[in-house]
Amino acid sequence: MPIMGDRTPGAGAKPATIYDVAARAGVSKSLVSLVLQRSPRVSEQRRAAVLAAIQDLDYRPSTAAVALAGTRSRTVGVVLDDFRNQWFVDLLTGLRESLQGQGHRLVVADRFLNTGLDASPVEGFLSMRVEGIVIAGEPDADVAVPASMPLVVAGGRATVPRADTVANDDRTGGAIAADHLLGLGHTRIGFVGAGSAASVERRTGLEARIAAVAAGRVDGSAGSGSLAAVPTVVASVVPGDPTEDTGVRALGALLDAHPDVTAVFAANDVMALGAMSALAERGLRVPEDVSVIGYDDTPVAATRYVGLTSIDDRSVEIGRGAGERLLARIADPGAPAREILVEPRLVARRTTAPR
Amino acid sequence: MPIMGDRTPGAGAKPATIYDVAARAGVSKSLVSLVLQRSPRVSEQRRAAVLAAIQDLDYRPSTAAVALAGTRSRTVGVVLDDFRNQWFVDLLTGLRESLQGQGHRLVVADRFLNTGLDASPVEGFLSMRVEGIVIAGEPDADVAVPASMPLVVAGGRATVPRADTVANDDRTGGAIAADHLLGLGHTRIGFVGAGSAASVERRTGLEARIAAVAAGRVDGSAGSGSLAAVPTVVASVVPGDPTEDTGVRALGALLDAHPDVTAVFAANDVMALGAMSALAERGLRVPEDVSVIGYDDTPVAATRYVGLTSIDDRSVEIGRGAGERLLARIADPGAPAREILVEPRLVARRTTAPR
DNA sequence: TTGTAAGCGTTATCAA
DNA sequence: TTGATAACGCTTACAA
Repeated sequence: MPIMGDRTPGAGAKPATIYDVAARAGVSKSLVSLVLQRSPRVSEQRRAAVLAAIQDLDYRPSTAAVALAGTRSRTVGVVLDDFRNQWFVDLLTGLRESLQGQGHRLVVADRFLNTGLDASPVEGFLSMRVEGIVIAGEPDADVAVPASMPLVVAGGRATVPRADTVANDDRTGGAIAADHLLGLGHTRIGFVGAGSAASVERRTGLEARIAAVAAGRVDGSAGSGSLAAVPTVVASVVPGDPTEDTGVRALGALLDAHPDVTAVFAANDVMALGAMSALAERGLRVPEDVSVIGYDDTPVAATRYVGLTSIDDRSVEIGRGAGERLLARIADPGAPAREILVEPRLVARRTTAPR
Repeated sequence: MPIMGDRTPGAGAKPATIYDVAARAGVSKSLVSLVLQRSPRVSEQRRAAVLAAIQDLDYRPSTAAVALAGTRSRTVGVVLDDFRNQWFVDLLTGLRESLQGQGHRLVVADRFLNTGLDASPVEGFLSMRVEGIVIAGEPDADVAVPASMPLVVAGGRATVPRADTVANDDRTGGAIAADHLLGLGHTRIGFVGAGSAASVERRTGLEARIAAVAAGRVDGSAGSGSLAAVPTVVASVVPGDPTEDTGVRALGALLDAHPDVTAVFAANDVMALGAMSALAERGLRVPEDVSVIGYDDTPVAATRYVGLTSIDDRSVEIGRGAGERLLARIADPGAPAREILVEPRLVARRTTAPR
């Protein structure tokens, strides 16, 4: 039975306290506390005795007592919009890199984790006396974060002036998609999107880039040769959330109006998946007949089975940046809010091919 | 600026304490505590005064102080193997249903959430004085949970005798897959699996069922007609983790040895994805040439683009059951450990078709 | 280097 | 129904 290291003296007994340790080691509790904090001004002899006592008693400091007695909580709260959105995994990785290294504890909660006990995850964090809060994604309209609480919005737009923001540069991402498709020789390009702010930005980036190339201001052929025709974009945007179904509908509308598009840029990966379903249902092959590129570089896109070309929004970087901003904010609460954009990058896979 | 409900008196000031509330309401702090605990023996007048003071001061009880002074923590810890395994989302839903309703707080951590600060998530939970621990998935061999701590393993096999277990009935799942494929008229059935315990169980269930039908002990044709031939299974198991790549390799080996299989049961959805890639690469269509069924009913399977027929392991149920077992355990620490199996169910989609 | 003692913000136990 | 007052387990001056 591997997981059961049963060193607990009396099973069912109360956990040992710092008093127990002090008594067993024959020292005062302050000395134990110093050892716990790795203070250098403790004699080796005493330290060894304390450590031994800790071992023997299977002692573990009570986080509640530490938090209550200490001056700082060294804890930051992370509010996730929804555990189902996998991008938070990478975001957390980045947050850990920047925060845990500095001795900060991360507490994560999604919108429903402890409803009923706390009114909202933010309420819970405030009760825990966190030193800062990271909101991942678009912040809920109704969560109230006190002005004095250091706050950064990661991966969403700042609806709060005083909050720092670290987000993907959606417009640049759109331009990157444009360059990729133009570089492959496509000149009749479609966009399928929904009503989200990110979708709008990404479309804008795509269109601006293609317009620039069309106007001859930029070389659109990725450095070699020239395009067969002046490139054009047609957009199909349907209202609602950017879901797979939305992608199906948007692509249907696109193809009905413009059957001649040879490449499609979807506002995100799930919409791209929807677009690919719709294409398959119409008997069109990807990428032979139509190239498809998504956005976010989600795990599904990376599967061998799907192999979707996508724009990586670099969530790890966003997380790392958000952590760094938060630390800066905690150190200097008066600093002006900053908005940081992280450069996305192309991940080419099987769904895009030369025209 | 919607998220910023700035009622905090002095931005940057220390949070209000129970003393502040008592002073403002003109009562003792004990009375405030009683109001907080919704005690019925408080006069309406005082209660109103206290509530008003709480509002005015934006007071929130310190969880650290509550935990330290109180007798119970009312908190349970959930150890996730990896945030990338999406099945935890449903598991959490079930856990919330059974635990939060009973006033318990959920704290989740994956293996790396606070490494460096705590040695392991379990260590962290012990420091928090949680009342119980849920381990999601196969427990790590090296995490030590004291024998006195109520513990349930959800969705994995119990490596600890004293731990309760709530898991999917993999063997029945295999039988369900068999019935589905037989019912569609398939008689040459392949299995692709890896070295995991679940894979073994699922294969066993499949083979046992098909053997029973072949022996005439059971009607395998889903109630109508009879099979064209005596059904047979061939298995292709490759060592290692059940990943997409493993699925590719296993299917390759399967088809090399038995090109005539018309249906494949994969040990899980990602392996099924790998199998489908491999089939596509060999020019075989799904489901026209070969039917494919997976296991776990992951979000990818449910996408319209993939549309994978799968066995739903019913994670929500597992989570609910795990929560209930844990509560029972907390209430009666001496109760014998139980192992509960949750019945899986078929989710038919586009990747399986009649022979 | 080590010990003493005063908090930290609650709950809990008594009296009143 | 209310109010003192003692825990709760730790950190942190301040002394020694």
